[in-house]
Amino acid sequence: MTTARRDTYTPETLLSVAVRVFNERGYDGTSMEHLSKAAGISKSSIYHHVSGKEELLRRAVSRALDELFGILDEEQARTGRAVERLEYVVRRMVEVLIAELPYVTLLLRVRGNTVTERWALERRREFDHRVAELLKEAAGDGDVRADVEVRLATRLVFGMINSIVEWYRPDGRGMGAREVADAVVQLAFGGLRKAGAARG
Amino acid sequence: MTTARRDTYTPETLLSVAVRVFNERGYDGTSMEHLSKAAGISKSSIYHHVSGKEELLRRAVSRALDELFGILDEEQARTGRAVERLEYVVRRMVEVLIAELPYVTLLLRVRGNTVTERWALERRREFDHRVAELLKEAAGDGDVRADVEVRLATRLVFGMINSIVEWYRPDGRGMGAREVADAVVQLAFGGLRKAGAARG
DNA sequence: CCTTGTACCGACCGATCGTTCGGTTACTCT
DNA sequence: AGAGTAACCGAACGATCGGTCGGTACAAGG
Repeated sequence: MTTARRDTYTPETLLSVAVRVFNERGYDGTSMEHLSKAAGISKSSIYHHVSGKEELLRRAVSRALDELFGILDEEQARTGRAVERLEYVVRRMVEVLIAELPYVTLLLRVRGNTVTERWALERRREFDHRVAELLKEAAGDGDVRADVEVRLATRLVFGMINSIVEWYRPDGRGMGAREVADAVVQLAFGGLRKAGAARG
Repeated sequence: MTTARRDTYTPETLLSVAVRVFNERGYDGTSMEHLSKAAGISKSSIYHHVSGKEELLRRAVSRALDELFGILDEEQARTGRAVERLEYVVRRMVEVLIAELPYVTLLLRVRGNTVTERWALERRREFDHRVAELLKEAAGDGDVRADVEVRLATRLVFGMINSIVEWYRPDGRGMGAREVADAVVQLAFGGLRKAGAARG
């Protein structure tokens, strides 16, 4: 609920303020009054730039979804051995999560109360499904363990990746996207236990 | 927003209805009117059983937190090699998450808008810290990989575990807590990649 | 029969919700 | 100079918010 000032607003610059507040207070917990205070303009002025609260949400989750689906179109996500493509997608997901942190954060928190939220949930499921197919293919190649169900493994790896939005903060001297992506790939593919000490 | 009926309500039975609705619509997105419809009694009658909306939240997150902290007091979480205690705690966390699914779900979605929510966040951080110490100890024993920071690894494993509330549904013929716990332990400690195919 | 207490209710409270409306200011284009 | 427009504002809209109030129905206990 800090107060910001800009020369003049565009829908995009207003969106960046709104998304920050949405993430701090939750979408439902944020009133247009909160947004106007944070943006430094009056409540009614917000309607000069966007049609309403829900448009802000729609723009935000669209941006996040576009970036995520974009990963699947990249060269290294489309060619090569499935397990390598999967590793690439996991790494890129982490990078996109961090590059578009507030937008992806908002996307991952939608509950489904409005049409916009339900649409976002559906597109998320579609993305998850695409990645699950990649893992399934890698399992078919014999490159990933067969003793954990593909669907379950996908969900758990997604859980690991998506949790980044709950703690990552880009404050200067912290770690970068690359380091986090390395850690996620090493943990997701290699596990916690020291290499060579297999059991269970 | 289905309509339920009970003989008469106690704070506890009312809580179970409220928590269900909170999880469906989000805490902020749930009005007392929503709760009254779901409980099948009038809005004012709710105040006969509890002091208000926030008490329902407080009761719910307290229950979840008590169960989680209870894990750390159990015999197998206190004695033995650190890596074994850690594995036990991870397994029990999954079991508690599933046994108390709606309550833990609500706990994990708290944002910090009210005093109750901030208190819940603080206790969560304390629990996370206790588990992080366990992982640190296991790293000191040389039982877990040293190439991923302890703090980061803790967060990622928590992310994997906590994500269960986003997809697990206890519908009859699905998998049980035991199976999910097995999968989490295998993935968290052993990773996706087939044993013996180490790299990176 | 009468009191007491539990479980509940409809009507209502002031506050706040997302949104609309009728302006005003200031800059650009001709 | 005058017209047009982008950016903004305060005041107010009906709806809904969490919560309060004075009451009723009813069962139990004496």
